[in-house]
Amino acid sequence: MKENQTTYAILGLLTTECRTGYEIKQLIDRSLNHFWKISYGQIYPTLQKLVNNELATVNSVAQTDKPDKKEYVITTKGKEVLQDWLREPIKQLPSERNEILLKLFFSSQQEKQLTISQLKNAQQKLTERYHMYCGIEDSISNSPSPDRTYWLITLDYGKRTTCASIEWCKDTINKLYDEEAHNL
Amino acid sequence: MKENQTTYAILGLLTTECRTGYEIKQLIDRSLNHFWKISYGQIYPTLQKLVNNELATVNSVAQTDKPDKKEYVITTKGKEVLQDWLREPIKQLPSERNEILLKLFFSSQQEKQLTISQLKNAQQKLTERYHMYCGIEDSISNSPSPDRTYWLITLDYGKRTTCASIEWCKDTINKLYDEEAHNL
DNA sequence: TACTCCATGTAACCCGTTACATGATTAG
DNA sequence: CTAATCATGTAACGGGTTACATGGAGTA
Repeated sequence: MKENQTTYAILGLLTTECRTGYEIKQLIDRSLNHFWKISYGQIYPTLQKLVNNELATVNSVAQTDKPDKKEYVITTKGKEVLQDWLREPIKQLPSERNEILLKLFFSSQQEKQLTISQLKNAQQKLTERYHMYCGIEDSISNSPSPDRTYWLITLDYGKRTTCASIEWCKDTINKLYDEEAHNL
Repeated sequence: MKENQTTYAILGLLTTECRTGYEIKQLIDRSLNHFWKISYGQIYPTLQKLVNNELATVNSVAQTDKPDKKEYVITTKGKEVLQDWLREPIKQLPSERNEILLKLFFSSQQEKQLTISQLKNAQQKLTERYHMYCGIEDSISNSPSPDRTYWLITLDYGKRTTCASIEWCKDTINKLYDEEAHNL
């Protein structure tokens, strides 16, 4: 059986309080979203796959006040597989596609003023993101989950790299302004 | 015509000295790789697409000392399309999938010592990456391209965020050590 | 009545990587 | 002779998003 990392993400989420595909999606959107987005189109088939490979079990639960649901529980084998994966050294560092950098790479093709507004826009978006992280941080801090410590560490990462990006925006904007002034 | 960002990347590269698919691939590997990787499987079909949409023209060039090649030249329409795209506000901030954070998110499932070695490994890989950036920086600094200034700015971004990540690794490792010591 | 939340699922499509296929020229 | 560099391409596959389909229960 070959599993991609998203499979492990979903397997890992079964070690939290999450029991259903719906709950998994909610937790992802609340706490994992900043470094691993997953859509329903992956969640439900993957849960099925986990059951097929005996890494989890399902059972349907009838509810009176809400639609019925399927509860998934990680098996002993599932936990072992998860731990094996956790122990494996990381294969690749994040190397994301970065739209801002791509545009900047070709910015000699446009006026400096336009590049500067582009950067200001990016800086603003980054600042919003920073505040969002602070919000998520608060909500996790108030949750009683035993994973809380580690979850906060992932947020710390997001905050720090975002901070660095914002600083870079600021400095780059100033640099371009200086060059502009120098040419006049 | 709907174009994805990779199409614009290749269109943009036609504004540099690059004229052939092969040269484009080389420049990507040397200078763009840290934020936008592109494989031959995309380059050649995309070049064809650019020609079909009249954003570039081709002509075959016979060479005696080397295999024949196809030279692509960006058209006026192509430059306009590129500039329109450059002017458009960025749609999304980078939100990469991060393997380190994913593992860390579930690290309450394993011993702290294992998590610490995972982080040390990550820190080392990040440090290597930092040195690689410095290397690319040197090679770009010595190139006479008019795009040099902007290319260096993209590298500055890489260096800064990598630095922030390394700091985060260090601090996190220390934090986990402290917790470990506290429990003993 | 309409909207939101709960809940599960699939099919079409897009994007991108990998592996394969081909072949000329030059240097060791 | 062999490896490396130059050079172009495609087919298969995998992963992921989006849109669609369905439908109950509660609330404004």
